[in-house]
Amino acid sequence: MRLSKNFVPTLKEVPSDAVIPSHVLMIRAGMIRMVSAGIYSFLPLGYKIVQKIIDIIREEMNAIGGQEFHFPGLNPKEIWDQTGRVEAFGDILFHIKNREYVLAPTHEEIVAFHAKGAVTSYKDLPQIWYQIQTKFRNEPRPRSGVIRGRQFIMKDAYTLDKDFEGLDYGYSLHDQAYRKIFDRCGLKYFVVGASSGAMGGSKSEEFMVRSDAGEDTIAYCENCGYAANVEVAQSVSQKAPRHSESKSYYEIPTPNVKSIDELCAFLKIDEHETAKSRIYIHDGKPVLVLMLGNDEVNETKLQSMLGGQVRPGHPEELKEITGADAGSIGPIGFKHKIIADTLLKDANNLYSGANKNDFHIGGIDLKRDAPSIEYFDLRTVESGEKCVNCNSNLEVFKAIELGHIFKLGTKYSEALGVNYLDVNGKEHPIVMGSYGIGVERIFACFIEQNFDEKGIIWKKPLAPFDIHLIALNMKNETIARSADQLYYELIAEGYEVLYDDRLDLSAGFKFNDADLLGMPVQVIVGEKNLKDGNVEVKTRSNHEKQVVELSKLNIKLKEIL
RNA sequence: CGGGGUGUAGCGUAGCCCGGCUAGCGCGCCUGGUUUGGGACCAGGAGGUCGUAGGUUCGAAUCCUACCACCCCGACCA
Repeated sequence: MRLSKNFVPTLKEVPSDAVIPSHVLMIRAGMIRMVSAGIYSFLPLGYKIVQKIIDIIREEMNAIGGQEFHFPGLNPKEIWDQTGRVEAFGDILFHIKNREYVLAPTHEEIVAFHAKGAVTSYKDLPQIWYQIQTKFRNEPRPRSGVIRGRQFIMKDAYTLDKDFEGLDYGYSLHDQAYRKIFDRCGLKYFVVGASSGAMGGSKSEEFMVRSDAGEDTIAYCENCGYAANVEVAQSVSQKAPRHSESKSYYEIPTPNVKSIDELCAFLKIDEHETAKSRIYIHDGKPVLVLMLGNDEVNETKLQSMLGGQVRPGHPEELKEITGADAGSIGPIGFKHKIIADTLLKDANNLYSGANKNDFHIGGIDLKRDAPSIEYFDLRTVESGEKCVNCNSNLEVFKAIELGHIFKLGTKYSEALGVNYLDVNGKEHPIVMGSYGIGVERIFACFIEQNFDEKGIIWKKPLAPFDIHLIALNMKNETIARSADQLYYELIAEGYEVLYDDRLDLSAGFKFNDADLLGMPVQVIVGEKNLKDGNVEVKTRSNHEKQVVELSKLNIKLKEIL
């Protein structure tokens, strides 16, 4: 592809709206342009990368027996009503104004629609159906460029099986395929066991890439590979001690002491001797949640433990319920339900709020003073705590979700009546799994992991071109002729070549563009080397430059690529 | 939806507080010439409803009101 004739609008300056490196570089390299918030066009160079990613995904999906479909983006609303997902998606689902259609954010309904009445015998099963298409979600806040958009390309696959054993197998096929896909794309990723949530017993795994731009927070053990979303992650942490002698409790004046840190400083005690109180409202009733020291309440854990709706109490409510403001609340004299984190189990000689502003209570024995208290794992894991599997240090960081594989079960087949007949002529709902990959996220994550101050550093699998051929002075006829010839020869050798044949640009300009676009190898044709029959070969990843005889160029390229 | 911020030429921005603008600068673009191994130089040139609407004023990019768009933080995230 000749740069002189193709649309690759590179930018020297950093676009003001872009924040994360991949977003900045995708715009600067002329790969994407924003049309509206969360809505992007892929320019030719960027679309070439999208195609490469899709090709890899398609190959691996076909390799496990996947059959590619093309589903409509426009869906009748009715079918979404039947599964109750118009309500479940809420504002995330785009609605068409002048007809009863919605824009599909995913395609379980359509898959079930096609399976219904058509996949009717156990002999028809299993099936793996997939598509690689645009999805629509009315994200309240699109961000990070192409990573969270209102319109995005997703590969989603669905397995149809006669039973859960079949589902297990289909799931494991996808697990393997996903690892191959992300490996081939050259990504550093890890796999997180996600919560089974409301699906109960079903398994779900997320493929994640570590990134500050991520929207999930992950606890990860480098030693044994334990990885979990902090919403469900567990750790080994020091318990509050139970002393042999239990003091009786007593009130302490603590003027202006609000936080645990202030309390510890004021009383010269350790935070392991304190219990922090948080008030939550659960189904309209107050619940006191006691945490050890400065531990944070994990609201996801709390919610799944209590069930129903949970929210933190408002400041006015706290006063009304406890008689004190936040910072002086505690278990002694609290009249409603109390639950506590397991680290506090049976602890004594504790300090906590007195439910009276500017007072705390010491000498609390939870076993004695709050006997009806129940204990649960309610804390949020923090960096440096110990892994529950191997006792190594856990690290907590942000990550981007690239893919998710999920055992759906019979939720959709039951809702839509998608049944098959078994050997005995008995009817059963088809068992489904669903498996997604964000195509743009692979694109963006690769860049997040492979760039330097000059630009992107592609590796061969996703690189839009293998070679960036640079002719330094196209007005010099010898150079122009040699570079043209080289261009055709390299293509004939089977390389994908981006050819900078622009007439007026200075050498530095071309070099910088080449570094920005980031093809794995640059071949530079300039007067200096060409007069001796040489060209320069630069490897983008390590900036290594070598002068190579034209006759030996092909051998050199094979070495690098 | 809450908090903060920004909107001026294709991109990046100055001017806004304290009204006087015929709106400045850099990059890019066009023409001619010189240049060609790390974002060249000279000369000439095109390009703006100053986000939109309304208001205040002799006069508005500048002050006021509403709306819209975009960014960041938070909430939300199947």
